[in-house]
Amino acid sequence: MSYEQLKLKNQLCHRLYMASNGITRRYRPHLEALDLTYPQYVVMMALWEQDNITIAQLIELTAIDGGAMTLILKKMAIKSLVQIVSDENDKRKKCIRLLPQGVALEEQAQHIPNLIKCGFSDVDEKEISQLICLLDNVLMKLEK
Amino acid sequence: MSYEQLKLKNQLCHRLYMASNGITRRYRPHLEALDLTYPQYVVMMALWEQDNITIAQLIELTAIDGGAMTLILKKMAIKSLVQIVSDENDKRKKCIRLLPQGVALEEQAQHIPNLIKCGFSDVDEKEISQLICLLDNVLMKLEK
DNA sequence: ACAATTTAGTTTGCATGCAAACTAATATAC
DNA sequence: GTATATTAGTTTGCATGCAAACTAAATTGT
Repeated sequence: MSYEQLKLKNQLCHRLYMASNGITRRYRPHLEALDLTYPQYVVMMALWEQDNITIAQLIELTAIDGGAMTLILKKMAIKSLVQIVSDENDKRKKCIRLLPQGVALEEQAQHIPNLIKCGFSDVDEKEISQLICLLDNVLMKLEK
Repeated sequence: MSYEQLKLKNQLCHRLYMASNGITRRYRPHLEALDLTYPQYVVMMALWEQDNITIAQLIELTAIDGGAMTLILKKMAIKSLVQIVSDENDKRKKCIRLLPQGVALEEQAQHIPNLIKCGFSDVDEKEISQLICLLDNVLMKLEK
């Protein structure tokens, strides 16, 4: 029968799947140089922007799964990038704080976004903005 | 320091990550009803479009990792959705053929795309086309 | 105050995504 | 023709993504 709506070329989801994996693949060599996995890099970006926040806040900001987050933070703590501190007022909560090495890493990471863009030299900056805008639109609906 | 280019809100990759995971999440309940995982669904879509193709072709069409593909196909074979047939001419190759149950599943799957769209009722159809177009543009650069 | 509920994280089990090493079979080079 | 290189899949080890069950601690309701 071959329904038109089931063809791969008509699936937004499949494009997102390929684009997401594809871009992450692009980051990998650069992140490897910093000894970071992609999710770890996302956590670091969140912390560079706002340090000393709870795990719940980190999950909210990064959209990384809670179960995965526990392991990710453990590994980052082992590498002395962050420190996991129990909250004295609310003992359920744990705050994540950048350690000196984690702070210092931002200096090295600052060039990564530009390195990625270089691989897209012929993709218009305007198209990227447009793409981001449309994705934000989709993301809003998804949150519901 | 907090470099502007490292802020999460400026990362296309993070939006793609969230959008891809978010949409897949939306599919999950519908796919569960068909006893399919998301990658299995993608493989089925590829096969409904073109049956009896090699694993390499399937990997090309779906962009699913080869290592994962082996396992995915094994599970699909156990469920009697497909049959894995060695090529007589080139014994390295294996062809994947839909079995009756796999063929029949298309009938039930045909409604899924529409069910997903219903969750996005207020996202303009035109915006989706635009998004797809921009993503294809990015995907082309990524292939290089 | 005390039970029931909610919240914050962790753990578990399963299914990928990915790189790298490996096997088997075919194609090339000389 | 035989050694070398390439191709098609598989296997392995590690790092998530995800749902569900679980623990501990704080909050609510009465």
